[in-house]
Amino acid sequence: MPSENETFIEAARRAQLTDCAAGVIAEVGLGKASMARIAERAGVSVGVISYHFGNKAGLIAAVMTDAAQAAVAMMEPLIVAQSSATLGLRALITSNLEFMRLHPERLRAMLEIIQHDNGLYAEQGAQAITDVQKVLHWGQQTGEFGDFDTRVVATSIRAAIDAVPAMLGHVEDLDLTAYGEQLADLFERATRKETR
Amino acid sequence: MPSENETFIEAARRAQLTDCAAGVIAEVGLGKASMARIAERAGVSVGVISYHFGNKAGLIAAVMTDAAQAAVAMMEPLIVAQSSATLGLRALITSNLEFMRLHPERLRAMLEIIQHDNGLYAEQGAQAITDVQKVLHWGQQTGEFGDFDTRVVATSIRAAIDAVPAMLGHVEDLDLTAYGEQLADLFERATRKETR
Amino acid sequence: MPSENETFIEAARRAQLTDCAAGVIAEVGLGKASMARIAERAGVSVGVISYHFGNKAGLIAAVMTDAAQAAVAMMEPLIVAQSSATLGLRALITSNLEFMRLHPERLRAMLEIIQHDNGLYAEQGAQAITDVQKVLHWGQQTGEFGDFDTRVVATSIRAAIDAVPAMLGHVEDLDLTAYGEQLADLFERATRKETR
Amino acid sequence: MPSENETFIEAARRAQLTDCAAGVIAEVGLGKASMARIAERAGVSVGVISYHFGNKAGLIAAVMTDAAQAAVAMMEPLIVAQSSATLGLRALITSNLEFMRLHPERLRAMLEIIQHDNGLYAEQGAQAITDVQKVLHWGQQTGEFGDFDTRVVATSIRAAIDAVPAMLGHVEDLDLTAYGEQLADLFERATRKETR
DNA sequence: GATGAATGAGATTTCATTCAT
DNA sequence: AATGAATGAAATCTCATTCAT
Repeated sequence: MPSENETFIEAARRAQLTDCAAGVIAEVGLGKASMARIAERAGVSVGVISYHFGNKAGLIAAVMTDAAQAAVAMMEPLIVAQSSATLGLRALITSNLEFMRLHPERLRAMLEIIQHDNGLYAEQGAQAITDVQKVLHWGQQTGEFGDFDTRVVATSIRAAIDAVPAMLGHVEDLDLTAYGEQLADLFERATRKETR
Repeated sequence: MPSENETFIEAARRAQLTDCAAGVIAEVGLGKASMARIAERAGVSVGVISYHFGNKAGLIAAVMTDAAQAAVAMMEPLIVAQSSATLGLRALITSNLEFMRLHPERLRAMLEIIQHDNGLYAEQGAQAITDVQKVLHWGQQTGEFGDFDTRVVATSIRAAIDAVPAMLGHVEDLDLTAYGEQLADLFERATRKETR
Repeated sequence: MPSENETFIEAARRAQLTDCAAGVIAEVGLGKASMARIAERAGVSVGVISYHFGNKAGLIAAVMTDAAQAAVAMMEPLIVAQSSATLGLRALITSNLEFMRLHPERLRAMLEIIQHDNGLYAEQGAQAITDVQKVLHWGQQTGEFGDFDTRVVATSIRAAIDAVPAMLGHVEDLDLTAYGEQLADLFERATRKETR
Repeated sequence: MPSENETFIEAARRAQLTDCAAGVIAEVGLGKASMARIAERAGVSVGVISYHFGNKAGLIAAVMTDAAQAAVAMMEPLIVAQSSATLGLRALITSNLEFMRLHPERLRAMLEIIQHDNGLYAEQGAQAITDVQKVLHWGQQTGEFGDFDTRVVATSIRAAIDAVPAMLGHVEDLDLTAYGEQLADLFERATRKETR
């Protein structure tokens, strides 16, 4: 029996568990997401989670890592491929919403985790804001954007994007693509240099 | 002993407890805010809380009600007194930040509660968005504002405002008044009718 | 209702719990002495222990403190009242065995705790040896005792005394008073100055 | 594949595992010595231990047997070779300390096991005391030793010896050979017939 | 012979709630 | 009105043991 097979099984189990964990966290919130509930959804015993991830913190970290990697992998190429900061900012917003459409549970879980454990994952949240700031600086240097405080605007853009998942539970048939275009229009108006 | 005195003591006790609860929730988060911790800060026994509020949910509801009433009482007059929707939106944003400056604990507690119990206080969150939407409709009817989806913009405005308390823990010496002006400028650009 | 009464109830409960804990530890060993088992013997819920002692470590510490205080209170006056180091050493040994006879569970529990958590209560064990060393120094200065390494002899005396509780479970009708005399004789021969 | 080879491999595996188990037990105590920890130190899977020893109790028993056999093999010849009980007792003590110097982990593990499982290995402890008693009877019959209770003295000698390993963790550079001489002197004085 | 994934029991700890005084 | 002792449930973590491969 090849060791790759062993690793494959291991990886599959880990993926299954992080998926289930993300699902439960997205559904009931991090506070109510007990290991028993996650294990029950995965159809395994609670000990399995400790076995694979050490403890609950390890599982949470794995959920974060998975989601963050998937999000970056999808979004970053779309953003850097744009020919202007204006298009870059639009791509940042719409690709975020697109990721949300394809992986709603992962994203909700990620936000839950960031919002809850303010101490541990604060850096991840700060990094996400910094990423937005980079695009804003880009546009200010090319003259596309006006002269605003990038921290305030970047924080607001992230907040506006991150507010969407909370609506998914309440609003039926939310068109995320259309929502993304509206958001992109909104912040295009808010950031472009005012001609006069 | 007159019954008014009773009521007065009763009200004072309730106010003391909701204040302490808000303080603890703002400090350690709703998840770690145990009844014992709240009672300890208030210098009373845990039973007192159950006595006055029935159970923890009752206390949380009281914290929400108090904070929301205080916020509305401060902000609403400032908003409706404005002579234009543009100024009204600015007043909404800056008065929000002003409330945050004067009552940081109450506001943080309120946001914690809304974010945690997704099912229970969703209506309060929806109401807060609707309140913003009213101002936006006002501006669209007067022709001050452009033709955008008010739900998207209102949600973004609330999200941008509500993102601020989380920064208070990390950023030192955050000038909330200046931050409010920046936010108001941002959404003024984003909402005004585009002249061409 | 006077507060002393409250304190009295509290103290009585604490004493009951430390007694039960000492009993369980003496019976099944510290490793198997779960809080559930202790609570069961006390006829209370497990939460009561946490309520009174914070956590298991707090309970263990209380057991140690109680036993150590009782032991010192009984033994120290008997030792210092002696007119010579030879009689002092004998009093130290026999009063130890006497305490063992009157409080076998407390003593066994104390030894279990010292032997197990080598890190935490090592100082208590070291102190007990130092106490013996003091008597040995006393005798060396008066010329009653020979010129031996007091650390070796003190450690051996303590070990010989502390080995007794383990026998209580196996040997029936062990006469602790007679045992104490034998031990005292043994170490009197081992310590006295050799006259030739 | 010859069966002797099987047996040889089998024996080597068992020896490796008992050594690792003794090492872990000596280091962290029997309570914290989990199968996983022992398997990790041996560089094998946990299942191997169950395979070879049935269960944890079987492994512990093997550790005991190995250590006890090694101790007897080293000490017994040295004791019985002596020409007098006085020298025999000295040899018993010093060879014990010598074994401790050469195999500190095995001895610590053995003591840990005896102290913990009061019921199971009590006989081993009793046997060790009986072995000392034999030497004491020898000396009483030859007239070298006085007329004391051999059980009390034998228990004390064993306790004095067994107290040494606990010091190894706390005292730096403990000279076990010198300690052994001091101990031997101590119990020579305590046991010899008093001339008058 | 060996692996390591999985189980299930047991232990501690936290906490909202209840209730006699 | 208030106290605080007590309960019982829920959650996490550890670990010996089992078993399919």
